[in-house]
Amino acid sequence: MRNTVGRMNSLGYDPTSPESILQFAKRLTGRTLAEVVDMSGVIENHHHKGDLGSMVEKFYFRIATNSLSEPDFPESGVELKTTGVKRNSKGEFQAKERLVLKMIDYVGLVDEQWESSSLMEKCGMMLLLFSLYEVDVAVFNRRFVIDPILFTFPEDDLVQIRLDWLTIKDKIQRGLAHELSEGDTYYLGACRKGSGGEKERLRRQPNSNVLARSRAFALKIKYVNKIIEDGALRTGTLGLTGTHGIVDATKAKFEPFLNRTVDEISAQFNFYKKGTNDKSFFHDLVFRILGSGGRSVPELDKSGVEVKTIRVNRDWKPFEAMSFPGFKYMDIVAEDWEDSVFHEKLEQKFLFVIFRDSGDGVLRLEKVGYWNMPYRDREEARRVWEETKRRVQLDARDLPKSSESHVAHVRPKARDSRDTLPTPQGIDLVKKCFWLNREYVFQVVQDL
DNA sequence: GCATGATCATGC
DNA sequence: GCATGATCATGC
Repeated sequence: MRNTVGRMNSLGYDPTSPESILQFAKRLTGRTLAEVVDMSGVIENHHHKGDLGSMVEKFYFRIATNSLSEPDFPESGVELKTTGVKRNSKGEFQAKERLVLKMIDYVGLVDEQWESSSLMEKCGMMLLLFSLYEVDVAVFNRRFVIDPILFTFPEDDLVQIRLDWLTIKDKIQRGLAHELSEGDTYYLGACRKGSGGEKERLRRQPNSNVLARSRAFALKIKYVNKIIEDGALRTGTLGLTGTHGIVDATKAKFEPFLNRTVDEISAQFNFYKKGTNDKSFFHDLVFRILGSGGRSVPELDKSGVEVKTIRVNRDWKPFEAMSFPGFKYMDIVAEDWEDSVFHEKLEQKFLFVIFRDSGDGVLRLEKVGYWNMPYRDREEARRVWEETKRRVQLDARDLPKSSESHVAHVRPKARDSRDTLPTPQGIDLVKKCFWLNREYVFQVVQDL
């Protein structure tokens, strides 16, 4: 470490040095706050989510708590953030939720410039601490299970974050703060903040008399996952630069292949259908177009964009409905909509790639577009999900059909009919998943 | 022709 | 071994 001894405070870190603050934070790894400092007598409000962050600031770093536009360590420009992690099915740590950066001040934001934005002033450099989320465990008893990260945004990510910031600002400027949605943007989202209940205080917004829910700038959960996976973030592969963000970069990748036949594209990449039943061929071919050898592009992973290929006929009518990940009967009855995979997927953005058969049996790449589900349709999907949950409890053999909703239905998704899961009725039934109706996808494709 | 049930190749 | 991203098959 550099010679900063002269500036060390009595606790043993130098508040003017980000590196020193990081080293001091690393002493927390593997421990809980209560194991490191005396937390006896501090039991109030232990269910309050934001509390661990302010407790770490107050009891560990002994800095004054502030929620103003300055970073927590103003002399070094470091903002401290604690966030929850959980283990996924493979046992790896992943973000429990999005990382909230800063409340959005609707009135003040419209006068800000990106270069001097209060968001970047506060969160340009962040010290991230990760604690293992456990229900009913007081936050100061939650363990910091992985090393803290001193995080600054990679250059190419800032290209997109700036565009996201501008998108949010623009919507507010147009008096549409009440219509903000996380699906509007890619890395940086405007997430709902506050109870959401009756107590929630609605906020004034510029250029409209409609009151808006309070929202905060937040990094999408997928983005936080990448930070956890990589320790920091590798740069992407799409080539984001200047004002050329994810939308422009992907558009440029597809441009040379528009109106070309699948066979031509296939030949160009020397990437062919493996057999007559290679059902992921179109999807995998799209990733070749995007410059990936597999099924992953860093920028799309980080923004939670999901690539879906849709084959349509001459009239743009999809050949099939659109499937989503399978669910477990025994899980869904214990789950809330907000925590469900289907809900998570429908909040994300989709990159639809349309292959059209113009009548001669030859498929051509004809249209590409980003889409996220409008609020009212998500509410309808929610209704179908709730109805599914209800009927799984009642009789899992009878689940919502496509005739029961214009948006979604439930149908098998399994290896074969012997690929089953247990139900609350004690019988095993073939695995199923949620599907977006063919007719609904048809509407979406037309409006794209 | 559509809704619904059945199933496949692949990557991790 | 299983989830994923789909497509195939069949009966009405």
